[in-house]
Amino acid sequence: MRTAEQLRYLILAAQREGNRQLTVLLSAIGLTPAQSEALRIIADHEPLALRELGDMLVCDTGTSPSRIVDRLVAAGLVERTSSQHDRRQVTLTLTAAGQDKALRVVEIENQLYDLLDHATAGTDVGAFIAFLDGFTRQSPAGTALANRLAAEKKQPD
Amino acid sequence: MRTAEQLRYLILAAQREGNRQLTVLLSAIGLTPAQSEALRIIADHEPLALRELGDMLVCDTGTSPSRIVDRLVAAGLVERTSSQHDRRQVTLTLTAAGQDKALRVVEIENQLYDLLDHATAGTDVGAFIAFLDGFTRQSPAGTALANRLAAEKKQPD
DNA sequence: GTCCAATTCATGTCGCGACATGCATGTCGC
DNA sequence: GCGACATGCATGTCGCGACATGAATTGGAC
Repeated sequence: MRTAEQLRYLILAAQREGNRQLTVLLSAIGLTPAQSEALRIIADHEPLALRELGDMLVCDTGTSPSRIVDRLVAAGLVERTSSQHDRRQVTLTLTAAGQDKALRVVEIENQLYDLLDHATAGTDVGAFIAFLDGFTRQSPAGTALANRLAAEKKQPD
Repeated sequence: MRTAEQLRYLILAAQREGNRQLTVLLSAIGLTPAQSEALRIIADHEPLALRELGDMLVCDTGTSPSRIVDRLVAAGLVERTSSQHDRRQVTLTLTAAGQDKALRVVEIENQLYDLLDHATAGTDVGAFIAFLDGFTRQSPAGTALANRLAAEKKQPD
């Protein structure tokens, strides 16, 4: 098997495994990984238009994350209100329950990152990040992550 | 943003981007990445039981890949025949069209791996592979990949 | 002002990917 | 033999994730 092929499948396997672990952790609060990502972004930047959310979502890089938001609204965590100065836009804000849930998501994410830190002990993570960053630059998902990092620097909300 | 969080999203973004590129390449022959993976495994090991295929699939680590095979059968690439010595099992073989398609998949995969080799030039890929291998060991997807590598060594078919 | 293109969002469709369930078949204890 | 259990597979359900389409709205060219 070519090294590149092995790398491809290992990245796929790692993504699946990380997602699986996060799914287990998040099931305690009734959210999925995709939903938790959207919830965290809204929490960090509300009020937010649907398009702005889409620009920062690494998962779901499609047209707009309408349906993920649908489920957050159905769960009573997010409110959709049409924007005043541009009625095409939808403004997203968290309900009280949504803000509470977002705090729990942060705790769970930190659990996962503690596990990941443990798994990466003794590895040159910086080199890995640099490579992945180069590979995903210009791609939709990579751009979304770059947008999040840029927003984090500018407005620590 | 924690380093672990950035790593998590970069792995997600890299998987998405690689899948996107492969999807584009494979669309020329009317297959999806998941279908091409299954087709390649069947080509390398036919005749094969559905469970054996499932044990080597990095994608779709669920109970059994019935539905992916459904589509390959519908496309006229694979034949399902019930096994003789164990009528619970289904034996998978390629049709002539399937064998032809598998050759085209190999060509397309090699295109992708050439691109990947170019992207990894000057990088210590071995270190990444070692880390990812450790992280995915024991996970369903990681086990599937290990099974493929083991089968490759034993029977170069 | 009026048309035209662009923007924003919702929705339909398809193929996964994970889980649970149910059926048919095989195997083992006795 | 037979009954309990395990195995192999198909199928239903849910939530994505990518794509295409269409409606509402906006802003600019003229």
